[in-house]
Amino acid sequence: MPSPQNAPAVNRLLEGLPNGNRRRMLAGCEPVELAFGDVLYTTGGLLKHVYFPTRSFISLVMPIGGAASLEVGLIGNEGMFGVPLALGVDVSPVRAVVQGAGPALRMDAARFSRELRESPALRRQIDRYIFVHLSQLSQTAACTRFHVVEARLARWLLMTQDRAHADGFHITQQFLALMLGVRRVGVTKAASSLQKRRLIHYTRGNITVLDRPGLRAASCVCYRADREAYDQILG
Amino acid sequence: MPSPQNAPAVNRLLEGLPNGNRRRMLAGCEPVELAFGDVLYTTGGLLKHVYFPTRSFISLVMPIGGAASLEVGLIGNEGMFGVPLALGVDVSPVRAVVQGAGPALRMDAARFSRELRESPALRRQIDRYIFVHLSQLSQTAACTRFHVVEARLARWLLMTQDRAHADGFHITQQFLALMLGVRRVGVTKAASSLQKRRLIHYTRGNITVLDRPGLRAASCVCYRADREAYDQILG
DNA sequence: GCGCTTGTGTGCGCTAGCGAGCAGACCGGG
DNA sequence: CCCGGTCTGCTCGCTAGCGCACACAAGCGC
Repeated sequence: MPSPQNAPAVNRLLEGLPNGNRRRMLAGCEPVELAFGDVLYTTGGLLKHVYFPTRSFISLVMPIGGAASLEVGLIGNEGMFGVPLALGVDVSPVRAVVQGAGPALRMDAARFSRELRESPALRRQIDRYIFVHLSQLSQTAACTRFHVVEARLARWLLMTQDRAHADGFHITQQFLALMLGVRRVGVTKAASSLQKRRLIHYTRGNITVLDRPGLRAASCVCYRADREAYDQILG
Repeated sequence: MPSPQNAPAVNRLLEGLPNGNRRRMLAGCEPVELAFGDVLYTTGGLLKHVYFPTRSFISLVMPIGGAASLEVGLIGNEGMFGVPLALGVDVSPVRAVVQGAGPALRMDAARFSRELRESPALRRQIDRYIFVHLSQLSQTAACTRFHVVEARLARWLLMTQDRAHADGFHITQQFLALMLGVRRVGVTKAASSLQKRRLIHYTRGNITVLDRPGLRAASCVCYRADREAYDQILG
């Protein structure tokens, strides 16, 4: 669903709460502006806040053996960053990097825990989100193993477009390579193939999706699976 | 930790509970005997029970595109099967297959939900386990992407040995191939290399670990990372 | 306008793992 | 004792992706 540029700046996880709970949560959150490349968490540190992106989006990256890394989650206004806090743990195995600049709502860890204890509706909502996250993580693990770079790239672009609420966004191929866990040249090859087929257009980090249905056809089933998991549980 | 063959048949998740809660849980569970190959859950069905293995162990397998599949979790007496139920969802994206025969404790879904609501200590314990599961899943995703078959096989053998509470266990190479998401020949090559180096011995599905430290050296860092994640959070 | 940084496109030799197919070894049942 | 199923080992040709290195082009600061 390529939301229009002027989609309302809300977080769907919070919107799904009953009125009272939602108001309480919104009141407890502080609006912040996230800049591209901001690192919200690095492994080894402590989680101090949860973030509910509204128009920004955040990438969860698993570092492994020095240079290599792999994206294991992408969080837009359909989700939240800080799942471990909901599980009573204040660390995380993954880095959190702002992938798309924009506003988000943030709540400090202690308050979030309190709200969670006091609001069964919130707890329920977050639990379901954790389930979806778990499903998508399993899907990503298998996808990364079995699908070719081009299909995975197409999937990534679709996921990002959903979260960017726009047809275009900024991301260099070098960065994409880190997300997909491949070499930059691999991305170049896949991207130029998609461009030749008029599915996308890009120059120096500015990517535009031209043909969304075509891109879906070029992507692996995993994109669809992710969407379905979300819609089924939180839709 | 290669537990001795005569390790007590308990589930560590339940053992970690305060006395009252533990007794309540044990009373609510029914002892069952799991047979090798039993399928406790197939995608599309409903989760009717949670299982706490005591001497058995269960493999979580993500099916993808027909024939291919990939193991995304291995559950022994350190964990439980049925995490989605703890998150208020009664389906799962993965198949659950009994990998090691033996006893387990099982509780029906409704009762488990009730216990979870009524016992904060249980909730806390399960939440932490979910976090560990999440961490290990992220680790597995990256491991599967970056590490060679031989190292991944070594890791798998170590993880299985931990859960089998014995040096030897039964698993054919064909089955291993499905777990690791590679061809059978790939497993044959890796396994015979490990055997040549006197780290393991196997014939017709009976695998014995001969040199555990050597196997650790041959495995990727992921084995260690998993252990540490568990010990830190639930140890 | 010049030079530097950043992003993209190549090419080359190499390896891990793929698909398919075959052969022998082992084992249990009739 | 043989037959058939199961498990393991190996081959062949092939491809996706790797590491490395180099070329060029577009934008930016000065």
